[in-house]
Amino acid sequence: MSDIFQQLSGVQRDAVQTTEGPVMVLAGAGSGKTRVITYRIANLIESRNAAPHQILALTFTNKAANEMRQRVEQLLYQGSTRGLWIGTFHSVFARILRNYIHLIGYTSNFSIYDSDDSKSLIRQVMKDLGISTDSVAPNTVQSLISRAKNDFVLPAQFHRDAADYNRGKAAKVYEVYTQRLKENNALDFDDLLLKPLELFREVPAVLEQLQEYFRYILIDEYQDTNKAQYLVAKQLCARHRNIFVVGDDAQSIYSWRGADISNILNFTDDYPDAKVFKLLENYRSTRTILRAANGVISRNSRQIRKDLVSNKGDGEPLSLLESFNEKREADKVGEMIRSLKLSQQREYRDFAIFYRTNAQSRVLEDILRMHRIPYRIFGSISFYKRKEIKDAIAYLRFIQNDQDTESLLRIINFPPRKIGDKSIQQLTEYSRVRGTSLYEAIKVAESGGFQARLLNALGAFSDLVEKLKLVALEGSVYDVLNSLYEETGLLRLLKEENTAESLARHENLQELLSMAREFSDHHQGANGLCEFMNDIALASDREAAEETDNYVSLMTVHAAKGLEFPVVFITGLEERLFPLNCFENEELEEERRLFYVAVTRAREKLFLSWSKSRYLYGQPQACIRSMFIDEIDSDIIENEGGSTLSESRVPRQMSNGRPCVPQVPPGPTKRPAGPQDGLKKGVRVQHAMFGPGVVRRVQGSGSSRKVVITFRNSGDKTLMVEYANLKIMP
DNA sequence: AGAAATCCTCTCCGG
DNA sequence: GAGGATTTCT
Repeated sequence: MSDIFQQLSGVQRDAVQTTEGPVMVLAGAGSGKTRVITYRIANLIESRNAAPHQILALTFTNKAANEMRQRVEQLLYQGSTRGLWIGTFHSVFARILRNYIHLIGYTSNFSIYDSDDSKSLIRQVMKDLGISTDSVAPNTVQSLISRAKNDFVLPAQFHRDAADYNRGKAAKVYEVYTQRLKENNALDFDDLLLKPLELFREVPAVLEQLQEYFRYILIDEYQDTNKAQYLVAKQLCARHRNIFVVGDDAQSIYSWRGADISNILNFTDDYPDAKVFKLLENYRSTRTILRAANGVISRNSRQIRKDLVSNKGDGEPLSLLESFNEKREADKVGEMIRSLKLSQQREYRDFAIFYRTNAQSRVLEDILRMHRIPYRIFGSISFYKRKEIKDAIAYLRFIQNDQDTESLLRIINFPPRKIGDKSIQQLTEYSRVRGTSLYEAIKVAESGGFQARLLNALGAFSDLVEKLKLVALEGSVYDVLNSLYEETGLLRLLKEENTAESLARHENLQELLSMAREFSDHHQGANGLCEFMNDIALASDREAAEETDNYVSLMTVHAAKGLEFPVVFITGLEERLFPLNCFENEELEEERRLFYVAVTRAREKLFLSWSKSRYLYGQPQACIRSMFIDEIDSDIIENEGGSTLSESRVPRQMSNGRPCVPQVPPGPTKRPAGPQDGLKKGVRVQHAMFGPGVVRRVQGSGSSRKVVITFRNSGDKTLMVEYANLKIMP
């Protein structure tokens, strides 16, 4: 181990060796953050300061957790991390809750709802409360509730604070939604962070036990923690006070899910005796790439100023790719990968292609396939979000937890078994009257005076469920899933349908089965199904068995955090895409941090790519190139002709009739608020010809955005926002 | 009851 | 250009 320390810089070594007391490491991009965490864990284990199970390491992605565990094993020996608590906040606390949740009125076989499940439950609740989805969008309600949970605001408090119409409605929904979750014995993602706090408050003995148990706590990406995570960590470390956090304020990109930068900024207020280390030396990127990164991030006003220093050479300039449309863009990227592979003897694994939104991956995928370039998409439309997989999982969930009415509703008539909406309504009513779960009601439906035909169908269904429950009791996850397919005919039906789509679904179900088999081979134990469901609910991406590990990586910029690649393409660098529509300066600053993250992933070569037109919502849209491109010194960017931008400066592309600013003044760039930004239903406007009116609806976006307006004097008109030159009246 | 067709909205990032 | 809700057809 002492030899291993030789591989660390002085500051890194100090951070690793300061094992006792609170420590914060401010780690710039590429400064060896992961290295510090893994060495620290290895050191704690090796020096016998702590047994692996006394160490709790929290990350934000499963990928990061797996990687860290592997690296510690490499540093020490195979099996050295046995017992080590390492994982995402969500997965670690799901595990802990399985042990203790009975103390706060749930049972340990609780279901975990993903955001789609929770959205449909919210819809349901809104319906029951008679809140029209026209007056408040379920999405809005969902995000308000989620945000409240992340901020550790419970329904009663939320209700008191509800200041506007939306919040007032959301408060009601929040209350009933919470109740329904409990009736279903289910937790949503946010509950995985919230319930531990409730548990600690209501049963302090559990907290004390865990405080004693976890002697060392490490948290990665601390700048992305929200209030609930902050509180959990703070409480858990209160006994031993060995809390070690690593983060970088410049890479904070999750404020939309409640991440609070002040957690990292105020760390030393909570722990005045904390040791703080700063890692500013970058071991990853060329000096040119860092110059670009520093130049961009320095335009943000809210930040801890720090310039990263490279210990590498200048390297190549950045390259700008300009394309006619997104297909051509993908083509250029493909061609470039081809040519660099030949001219520089690169491997496919050296390349990564980033994009702002998942929707952009499709074109890239198609084109790479045409070019016969092997690729892998990370965290795309998850395997687990596919309909057939969700159906199978709903069955598994329900077998495990028959209070889970959401799952029950999903499977009760799938595959079709003659239990239609009407019947379900009646049964629901029946269960309400009896004060039982829906499934209880189904089991005693004989005494409910239902039609014989329905009773038959219900009997067959509950027989099926009970049979599968028995299998679950005795057998492995694999056995359960196997008999599930067998008994329901899920696989058979898809095969018989024999369309390309149904066969693909068939294959997905087979894939799930082989995952279950693999899981069953490794986990022999009574709680197999629970653990399998845990893994599945919290996995963002499936770890597919790879035939080869030599492929181009495709992912969103968010997914790229923490990773690095020799050659990086950032695509879709257009206004309103990257940066995405943002109306406030704070949002723009977050987009800029996101861009900073993207830039700093590159080790040797960075391509910036934008397209003059792109399909959005099914229609081609003219695009303006991203302001971020202009925030980089033009003399380190080369265009396709080989000259730098500063040499070949020509008036910028005009599109949308909006002239582009050729050179951006230094200092924070402000986004001009478009004249059409405040347009929405109910807003009063003034038109040069038609006079005053009220917006009825807004449709489309970008340059095809239209509004329907009722004018006082001329009635309803549909106008193109772009040309209408509307004035918004107060 | 259930499949098929149609209309509609909403459109980011993820555990 | 997908998913949900709603309507229409068998």
